[in-house]
Order: sequence, then C-alpha cells, then structure tokens
Amino acid sequence: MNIDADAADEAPPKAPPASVWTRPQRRQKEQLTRERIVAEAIRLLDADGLEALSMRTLGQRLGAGATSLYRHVASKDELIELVADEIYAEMEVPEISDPASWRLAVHAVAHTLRAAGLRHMWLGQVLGQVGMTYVGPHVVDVTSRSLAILTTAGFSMEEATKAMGTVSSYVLGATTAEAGWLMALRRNGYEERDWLTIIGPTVMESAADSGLTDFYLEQLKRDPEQVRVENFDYGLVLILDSLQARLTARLADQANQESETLPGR
Amino acid sequence: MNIDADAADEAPPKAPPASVWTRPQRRQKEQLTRERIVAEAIRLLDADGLEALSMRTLGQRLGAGATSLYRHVASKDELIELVADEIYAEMEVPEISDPASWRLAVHAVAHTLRAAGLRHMWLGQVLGQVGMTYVGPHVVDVTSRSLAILTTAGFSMEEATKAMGTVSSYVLGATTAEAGWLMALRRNGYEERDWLTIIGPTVMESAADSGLTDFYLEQLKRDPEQVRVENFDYGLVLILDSLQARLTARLADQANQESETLPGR
DNA sequence: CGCCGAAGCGAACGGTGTGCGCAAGTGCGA
DNA sequence: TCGCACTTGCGCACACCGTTCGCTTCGGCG
Repeated sequence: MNIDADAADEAPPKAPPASVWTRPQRRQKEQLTRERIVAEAIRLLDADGLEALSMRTLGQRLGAGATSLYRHVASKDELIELVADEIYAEMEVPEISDPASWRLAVHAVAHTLRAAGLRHMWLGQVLGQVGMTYVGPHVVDVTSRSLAILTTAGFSMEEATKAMGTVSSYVLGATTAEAGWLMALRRNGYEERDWLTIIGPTVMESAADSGLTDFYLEQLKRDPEQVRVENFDYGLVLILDSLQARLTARLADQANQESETLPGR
Repeated sequence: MNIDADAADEAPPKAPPASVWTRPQRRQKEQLTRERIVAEAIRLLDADGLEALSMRTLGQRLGAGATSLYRHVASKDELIELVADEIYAEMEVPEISDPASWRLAVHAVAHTLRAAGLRHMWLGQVLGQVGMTYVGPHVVDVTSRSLAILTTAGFSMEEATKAMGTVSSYVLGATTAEAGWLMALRRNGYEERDWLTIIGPTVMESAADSGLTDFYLEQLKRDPEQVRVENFDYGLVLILDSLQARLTARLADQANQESETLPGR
C-alpha cells in the first residue's frame, strides 16, 4: 500500500526513469554520514587490519561509491583521526569521590586502555602515525577525567599531568607491543605456544646466559595470555607504587608545613 | 692505463656494443647490496618520513631500477624489518662491572632508545606494524645486554625480564608520542610554541578545571624541548625508584634467609 | 673460448588515494 | 504549486604504488 502511494507520488512529474522498481531508491537506505562511515571503518579494521582499509572497499561496504565518502571526510588521514578518537569513546574512566581510591581508579583506566588496544589491534599503528597527542573530543575527555582522578587524590596539577603521561605512555607502549606480537602470530598462522617453541632457539643462541634459558622454558608451561597480563600488571604496579610514595610524601610535607605555622607548635 | 687494459680485455670478444665510453660501466659504481639498500632507506626515511619510502624512489636514489631491489630483499615489509633492526645497531648499552651502577646504566639505555626514536621519528610507526618483539640480531643483542645489566645488579631472571619490558614499553610509548607530536608540528609547519598557543583554547574548553589552565600557561613560558625531556625523565625515575625498592627488599630478604641458616643465628 | 648462473631492469597488472565535473535528489522561498 | 539553489552521490581519470615475469647483460669458471 505504501508502494502504491509512492508510485502515485512520483510517477506524474517524470515518466522516463523506468519503473519504480528499477529506479534506485537511494533515500530508502539511510544516508551516508560521518558516523556511519567511521563505525564501518572500525568494523573493517577490526576484521581485516589496517592495510585492508581502503576507501573503495569501505565505500562498497556502505553501499556507496568510493569517492562518495569524500563528501563527509576530507581525506583518509582525517578518517583515521576520527576513527582513533572514536575508540576513546569506548574507554570507561571512573569518577572517584574518596581520594584514597585513586590507585584503583588509575589501575582501572590502564586496563580499560589496554583492553581497547587489544580489541582493536591496529590502534597502536594508528596512534603512531596520527600523533596521539592530537586533540579529538573523546581523547580530551578521557585525559581530563583521568587527570581529575589524580588531582582529587591530592596531586598537584603539574604532577598529575606528568603522572598520567607516564601511565598512558607505558600502557600504550606495552599494548602496542602486545598487539603487534599477537598480529604477527595471526599473520603466520601459529598458536602462541607453538611459535614460541619455534623461535626460542634463535633467541637463545645470541643470549648465552643459561639462566635465561631456564626461565624461558619455565614460561612455556604457563598460559601465555595469563603471562602477558601478569607482565603488564607488573609494570603498572611499579609505576603506581612510586606514585603512591610521592603522594604520601607530599601530603606529609603539607601537614608538616601547616603544623609549623600553627600556634600549637 | 687501467682503461686501456679494460679495452684490451673486452674489445676482442665483442665489437658491436658501441665503444667503451658509451657502454654502461655498471660494475664501476659499487653493486647493489642489502646493506646499501637498508642504509639508503634509513636516509630516505629520516629525510622524508615513512610515507615517502617507495621502492621506486629508493631504487632511483641508488641509481637502480625499482625492481632491482627485489634481488636482495623479498618485499617491502621485509625491508622495513631490516631497517628496524638496523636502528638497534645504533643503541649503546653500557656494560657494568659494579652491580650498584645498574640504575645509571638503565637510565642511559632508556635515553639511548629515546634518542634513536627521535632521530628516526618513523621508528614508532614501524615498530607498531612490524611487531617489535620480532627477532632481528641487533634487537636480540640489545635486549640481552640490557638484561645482563639487571641480572648482575641482583635481579632474578624473571624479574629482570619484566623490568626491562616495563622500561622499554614506557620508553617506546613516550618516544612514539613525542615523535608523533613533533611530526604533526612539522606537517603543519608550526613552531612548537605557536601551535601550543593555537590549540590551547580548544583543549581548555573541554577541561573546565581552572588549575589546568594556570599550569598550561605556566608551561608556555618554558623551553618546550626541556619540558619534554623533564616529562620523560619523570616517568623513567618513577619506574627506576620502584625497581630500586624491589631490589633492596630482595637483597635484604636474601641476607635474612642466609643469617637464619647460619650457625651464628 | 664458451657457457651458466646471477644481477639488473622494462613492461605490465591490479590496486591505491583523490580531484573534477556532472547527475540526481531535497528542501525552501515565492 | 512551481522553481531554484544547494547538498549528496558517483563515474572517470590521474599519478603512484608493490610486485611478477621474462628478457638482457655481465662476471667468473671450466
């Protein structure tokens, strides 16, 4: 019935363009938008990796010509910037009321970031080429809310900035390495443990330290994924420990200064 | 005279190929080798960035056709792996005799790595796409010698591995971010301070914290490069502090256990 | 002297990002 | 209700890319 109405509406003005059935019903399927493009790009990247993202295939997936995308996106580079920022929309940054809970909160942020980097294994490559200090709204949002955690914990603005920079640099480096490792595995079609036993000897022959070999063999017996999480957490805890020490020292210092100027001295 | 000899040698067999002068004297200019290719690739990358590296231009620079390179290198990806490994040949990893000097040594390694990453700003992108845990001889060499520093300092093999992983993840993340930032500047043709004052307001409007604004304005007065080194060192010291704490705890523990089993009790 | 394996390279293929000009469709003012 | 301006989509074309194939050229060895 709807069909009849359509035909009645559009037949009078122009007859030539064939019938209602052959005519492309473009507005039927929703329009091309920046959001749809970015979303589909992310899906494509997740499925097939960075090198598989081309404007032509992306357009095809959206039922559009390759060059149509350029109405909504200035260039492929800009698209990649948009994609990178969009990933930061997935991050969960907890808001804290109790200053003492900063450690847990930062820990959570770090793990959220790592999870995103492993969910979208191309993120490391993309951030490396996009600049990563680049200012998309979601990136700004995540960083400012992360900073808030540290400042309410008692850190100065300056130290909070440096601290957050350290954490995110570490997480980013670690995650990029991890993702790269996993992608190399996938490329070669190996299981993690198999590949390890294959390249093991090659690594060993340069490092003549026997302790290394023992440790290496020990690692092979454990669940590789668990080992990776453990390694990641080791470094994270290293950083958090130092931050905690800095914070307590700072707070103690403040208390001292206050008591000095107090009449009670 | 040498020329005469050449002519005498080669004229008899075949006269037709024109004169000695017009005939291309290919073996005169040194042959294409893997080393020459990698070296020129690095030079090209340093000058014009990753996206400027194409087999055609690289061949041209070497006075060779594009496809000639494939006699010495299986693919562009393999070339990039070679290039990445070659960079690690530049790293200086100190050897230590005094176990107590491990801190300085690790500090030096970190700065060497950072320097390399800034000298070759494309390194971050390349390592992100190559896997970075990949095993080229120079990479293996650097990591095993770095591990040696920590083990002679008293760390267990397991902890040394995790610790080195943490340090290099941090350095890599920080350096990649820094290089990306600098390259973004260069792309847009801005000086560091100018660009900061331009994008400043954009960042601020999302982060309504007034403390941030003050701190931000403060930063603008200082030498940007010095600020970057300082930020880098802040995070590095954070990690080193924690490592030091772990080490002393470990050594104290060992001492305790020994004294317990000693007759002196 | 003859020959054979290696090295270099020109042409070609399928694919890329993107500028340009035209066609189709939409919504708004008269 | 009509007409027009503006947006949106797209086919074509260009320059460039990585890589394959088969041909030429050459050095060294028997």
